[in-house]
Amino acid sequence: MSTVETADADSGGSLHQRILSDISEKILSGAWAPGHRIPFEHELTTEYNCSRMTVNKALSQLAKAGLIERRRRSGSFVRRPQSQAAVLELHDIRIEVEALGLPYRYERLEQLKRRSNAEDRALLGLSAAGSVLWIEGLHFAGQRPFALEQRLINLSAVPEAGDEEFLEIAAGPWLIGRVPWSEAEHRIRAMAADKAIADALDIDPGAPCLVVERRTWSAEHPVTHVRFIYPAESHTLVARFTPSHG
Amino acid sequence: MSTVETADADSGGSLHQRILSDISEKILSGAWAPGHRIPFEHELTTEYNCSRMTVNKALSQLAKAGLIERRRRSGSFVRRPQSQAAVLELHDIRIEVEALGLPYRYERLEQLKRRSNAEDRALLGLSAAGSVLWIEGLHFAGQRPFALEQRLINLSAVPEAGDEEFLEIAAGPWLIGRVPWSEAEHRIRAMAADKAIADALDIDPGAPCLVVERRTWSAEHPVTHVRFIYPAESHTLVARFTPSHG
DNA sequence: CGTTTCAATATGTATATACATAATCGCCGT
DNA sequence: ACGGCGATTATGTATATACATATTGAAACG
Repeated sequence: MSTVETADADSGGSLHQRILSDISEKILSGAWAPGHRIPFEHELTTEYNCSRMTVNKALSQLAKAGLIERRRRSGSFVRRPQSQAAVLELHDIRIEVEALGLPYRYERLEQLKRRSNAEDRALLGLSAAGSVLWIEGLHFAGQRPFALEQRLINLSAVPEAGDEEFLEIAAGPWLIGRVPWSEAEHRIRAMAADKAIADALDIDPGAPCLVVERRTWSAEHPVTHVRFIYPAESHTLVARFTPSHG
Repeated sequence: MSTVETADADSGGSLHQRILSDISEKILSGAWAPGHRIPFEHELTTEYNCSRMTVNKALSQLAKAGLIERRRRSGSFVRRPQSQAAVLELHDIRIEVEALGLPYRYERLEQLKRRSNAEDRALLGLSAAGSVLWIEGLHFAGQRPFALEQRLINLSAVPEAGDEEFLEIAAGPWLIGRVPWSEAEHRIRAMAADKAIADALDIDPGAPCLVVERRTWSAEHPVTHVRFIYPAESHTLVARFTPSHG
């Protein structure tokens, strides 16, 4: 009955991708509740008019992603969802520094408007080329470098930024209030300082650093990618959570 | 001529699983640095004496896990570390490891019941003395240490934990489900590995590590303090969120 | 000299097929 | 009724094969 030509979400072009997305749509929308047995491979085979390997690839991925559970001889079943989201609060660096009782200062090191290259697009999550603004600057706590900031701004999303000179105020505070962000993603990792970073932060090359990268979107449009590099001694991130409902 | 019969790690029985785990071992150990081109599919085909589909399955999974990047006509390359480590949620290391497609294992190193000293009380946020349980253990991804765990449990809050032997399951999963946590706090920082940590994680002393500390409360009572130490190469925390949590 | 075209190449996807493995159902004998 | 055992079934893994697609490098061309 339910043939497939009408499928709306073509999320990757490939057939197994579409099978996967069709099924996860059913699960995430609640149409197929936890415990529901999804069609057997051979049924999907005839429904999508494809080979079992193709169906198997989709179902295997769903199983690995934890959306379904597969049992030999019995079939595949929708699993109970079990993720626990949490909120991470990251402070503005000025506030962090001032909370330490130290005078805050920002100093721009470099600023450059250019056409986005492949790496820029990867960082921002852009598919097409366009103008970007690259800024590097240093946050000081007293006399001491507190964090190095490397920022990329998508000028297609925020053209006004192209006319600004971020000499003594960082682009972060400027962006907030001008561009309402709808989503953000943080990546946090440790890294050994290379020579350039060590020089900027006045630490030894090879010393451990905390790296926080943040990507921000405003209504699906990538706005900015920023990387903060902290000397390990100077920084600890604090994130507070309260549990969410299961 | 490097045939495979000598391979040590038989991680899942299936061939593509072993290929996957062999390669990720090379990457996580640093033997194949970021940017390194891994063998072509047809080369692995002859090395493992199997079909291209089998190799392809392993490499596709590695690509989906984010360990490698595949480029048509050019080959497959080790990506900069960003072990697609789920969302910064309840920090279950088993899930992180399995998301990489690697077999997970936990091994207890040390366990000790004692009366809390001043440092214990500071870590847990206790005002009065009492019994605590100290546990140190290692989380493995395949053959490789993935994270070192140092945990302190407040036995006044969770007396049953005193009768447990956390030999092959970490205390984290055990605590969840037994003790409903009401609040948690994370501290994230970078650190250079000292000798003991370097030994445990099989990395060089002084190498940068990511340290995630988590304190958990249940109805105002401190429950546990845990410290996870990751080699920098193997880990990136990812936290994603939206501003107004409807 | 720059541009266009084309063939080579590695990956991406899909096929039909085969056999292994685990779990279940139902038959059977005691 | 009961327990065991084989047949059935769905998934798990692997194969050889085929063609699509993206990208590179080099040859051909204006």
